[in-house]
Amino acid sequence: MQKELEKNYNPADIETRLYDKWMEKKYFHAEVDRSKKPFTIVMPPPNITGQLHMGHALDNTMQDILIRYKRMQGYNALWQPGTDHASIATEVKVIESLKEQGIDKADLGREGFLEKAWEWKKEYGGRIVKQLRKLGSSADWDRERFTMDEGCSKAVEEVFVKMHEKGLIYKGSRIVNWCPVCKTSISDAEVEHEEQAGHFWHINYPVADDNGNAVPGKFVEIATTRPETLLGDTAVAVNPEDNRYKDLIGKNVILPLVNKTIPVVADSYVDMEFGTGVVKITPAHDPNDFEVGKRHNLPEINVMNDDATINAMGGKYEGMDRYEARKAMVADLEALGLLVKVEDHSHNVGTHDRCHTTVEPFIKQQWFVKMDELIKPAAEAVKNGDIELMPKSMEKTYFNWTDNIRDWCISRQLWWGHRIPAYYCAKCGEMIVARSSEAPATCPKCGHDHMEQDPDTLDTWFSSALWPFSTLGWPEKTEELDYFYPTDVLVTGYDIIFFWVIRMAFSGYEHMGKKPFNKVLFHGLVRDSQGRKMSKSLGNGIDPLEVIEKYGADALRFTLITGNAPGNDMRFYWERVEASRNFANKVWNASRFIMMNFPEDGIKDVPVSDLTDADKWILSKCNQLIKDVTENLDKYEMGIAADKLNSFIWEEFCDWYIEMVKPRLYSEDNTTKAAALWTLKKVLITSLKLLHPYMPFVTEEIFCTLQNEEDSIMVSDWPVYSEEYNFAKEEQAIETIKEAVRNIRNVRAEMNVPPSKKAKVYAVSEDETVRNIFEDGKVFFGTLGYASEVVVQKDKNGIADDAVSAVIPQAVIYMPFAELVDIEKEIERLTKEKEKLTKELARVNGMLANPNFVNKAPEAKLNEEKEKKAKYEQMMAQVEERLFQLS
RNA sequence: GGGAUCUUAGCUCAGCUGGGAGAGCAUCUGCCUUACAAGCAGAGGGUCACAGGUUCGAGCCCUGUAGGUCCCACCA
Repeated sequence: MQKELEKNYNPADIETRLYDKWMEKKYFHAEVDRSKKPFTIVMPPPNITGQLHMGHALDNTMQDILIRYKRMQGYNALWQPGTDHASIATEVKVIESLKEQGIDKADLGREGFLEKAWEWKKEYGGRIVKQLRKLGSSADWDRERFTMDEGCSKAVEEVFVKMHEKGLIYKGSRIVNWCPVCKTSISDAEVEHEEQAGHFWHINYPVADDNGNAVPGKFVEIATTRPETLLGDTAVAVNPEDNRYKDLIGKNVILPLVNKTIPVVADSYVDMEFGTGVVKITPAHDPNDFEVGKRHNLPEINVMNDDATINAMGGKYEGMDRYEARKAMVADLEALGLLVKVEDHSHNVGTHDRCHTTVEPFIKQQWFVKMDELIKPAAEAVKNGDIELMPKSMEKTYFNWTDNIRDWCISRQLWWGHRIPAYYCAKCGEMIVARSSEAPATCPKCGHDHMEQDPDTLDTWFSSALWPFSTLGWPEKTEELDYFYPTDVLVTGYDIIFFWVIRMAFSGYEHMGKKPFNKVLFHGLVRDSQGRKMSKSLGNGIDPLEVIEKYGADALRFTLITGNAPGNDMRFYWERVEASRNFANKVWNASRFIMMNFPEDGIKDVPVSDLTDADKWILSKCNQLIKDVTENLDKYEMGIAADKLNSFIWEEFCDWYIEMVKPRLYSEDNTTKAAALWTLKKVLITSLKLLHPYMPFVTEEIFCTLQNEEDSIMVSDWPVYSEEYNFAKEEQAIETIKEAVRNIRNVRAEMNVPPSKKAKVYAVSEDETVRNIFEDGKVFFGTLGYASEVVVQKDKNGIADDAVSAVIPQAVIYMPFAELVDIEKEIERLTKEKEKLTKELARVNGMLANPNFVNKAPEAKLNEEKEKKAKYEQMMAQVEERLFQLS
């Protein structure tokens, strides 16, 4: 007895039940199996601080579609999941939550703080993973990893030590980007440039004589956007070619407010055209000045504390915030008469991408990764196609990064993260870099027994860069690594090309000697309906969980994957989710209808000879669909395949085939009935399988009900194209019928024949197949708008001359309702048709008359055009004849 | 300042290597026809931003203009 489905698809309870079943049956789990080909995707690890947002939903939907597809194709599909410790984000969250409890981070101390952080991770770290499951993600949760778990930490340590040995990691004093609020250094990539309105302060520096006294009335005018850094000036610079200032080179000027002399140096860095042509040089607080300072051996005077207040070097300004100091100093300069003028000036200011604090360049001892050699194989890989970026346009962004890369500052002044494996002797300061298992107890140089580990931790991306192999067990030599690495495709947003993709690429080559992935598939951002980024501050974010609750995960997935080209941003509309939900419901109801008609003793196989043209038509269409969808998925064109599935299932299968087949289901003729049922079931199951990667839940529920067993569609075989079901002739015949039917409907509508009234339709066709299809009763009233009666004849015998007609390629349809016809309207319609045909014929004739086209075009194309020409000419003759009759 | 990218129906967007302008939503008309009104059958609606060029033929290729978006960048 066939089980039944409810009237409307209601995803809520079904989804949880099915997901539990899949988990229980371990369908997501992959083990090394040398008899099967692997297909591997590593999931970009979401932050443990994160909440599921549309970006995750899109990213995971794409990966799940690919994994489910490959799994059904028989690959050993591994989707490796995990989470990221997100050093700075988590540290901020933990500090916040401690604050609420009245606890200060500093009071806890490092150990105490880390304890609290792990507690926080335990409580909230799994939240995002649970949310990902709601999407239907078929990741191998048994293999879930965490960037700070034992294995990943070991990988980090191994990489650090090895790269240090090779000289690829070094410690040095450099200008770094310092965030005064987070009190840590950040990498170049974490700096966002914002256009801000500021000022240009023009300040006179008095020129000094040889004794260091001001020469009355002689000044050099400098212009600056950050007057407070004046305290750290150790020179002013001019261009050596600049005639205005040539005589000053080598002389001194007096630094106002500080009242000390500083030299005038010549450096080609100075742009003569910009500002006054004189630049104040503050090596400790500006990356360019730092370089100039190095060239001229200038002292580096740091004038700020870690929170960007002025330090003891700042004299009377000590303790002031950088902006207060700026105000005070400008006022003092004005009082001294040294402030020449203030101009409005808009300039780009570096801010921290996390807290949007203006970054202060600082000289600091930090750890760096030397990039110039490391980046080469990663850049080369994309150039020579070893790694393929999709869409291809992303290559430009990629090269933009690889070509301009600078050393990567990897140390962070934070506690939550991988601590740098460097140890210092408290006595002599000797530094040892070593794995924690080999951490030195005594100083190898002086023998002192007090060794202290570097307090800094590593940039969170340092561990993410190792993700494709650290999750598979590296640095151990595991079976998994050997079998699943390199991974097949990485799916991620274009916004982290630099943060993550490039760093994984060079890490893979450096540590594994192999690329980490064959392909990278980029997607864009999900924006709100007005095209704005979804953000907490705007409050315009849409919670994917809310969407799932209202419309189901399948509807959300389908929405996210359709209606946009790869790599482009997309806008989120509730209307689109509704449309997707409607599609799921359509599938549900079509299935319901088919099942309602199943006989108690089940569906029997039928010989091909029993199949009608309509059956062969839909089987042939379905066969083609298998080919198309498979090809599209192989090319990662998931949206295109989804559109094809939608239009096949909805339009071809539901609106045409099921309607055509209905009378046969109620007929007494068991042969035609059995053939119809068999075809319905076959096409339905194929469609469900093809749709399953997109809509896992609804397809599984129907599949299980249909099969009436414990099976799962997710481990069933992917459909395969077969020549056996290629019925070109029948396909063409039914397409003709469809066009005929559409014309009949149109003519009926034009004549205002109400649906309840029967219209007798005559069709004339010289094509025997067409006549047979109608006369054998293979097309029924349901297809025609109900209540039409069709008579197809070979010629016009018995058809009134003034009947309405509609032209289709292989038949002329007449409707004998002459008294209702507006002849003028009909002539107008035919004239329009004639114009269209004339245009078409002109185009085709033009092409065929062109020797360039005839000689160069592929043969298939040429034949196609020739066929079109013949078809158009025939149609033209019919239209002209009809026009002649009417006039 | 450098670079990328976009401009196609009322809205959101497809349109592959040049060869008949498409989808979804919205609008309008007629239908509760026993799978589905979360539905069915139809209809209207586009100088493909603008100006040149290449070509037998351009939404697509080239040049320029205008506008939008994004990324990069040390011009004090």
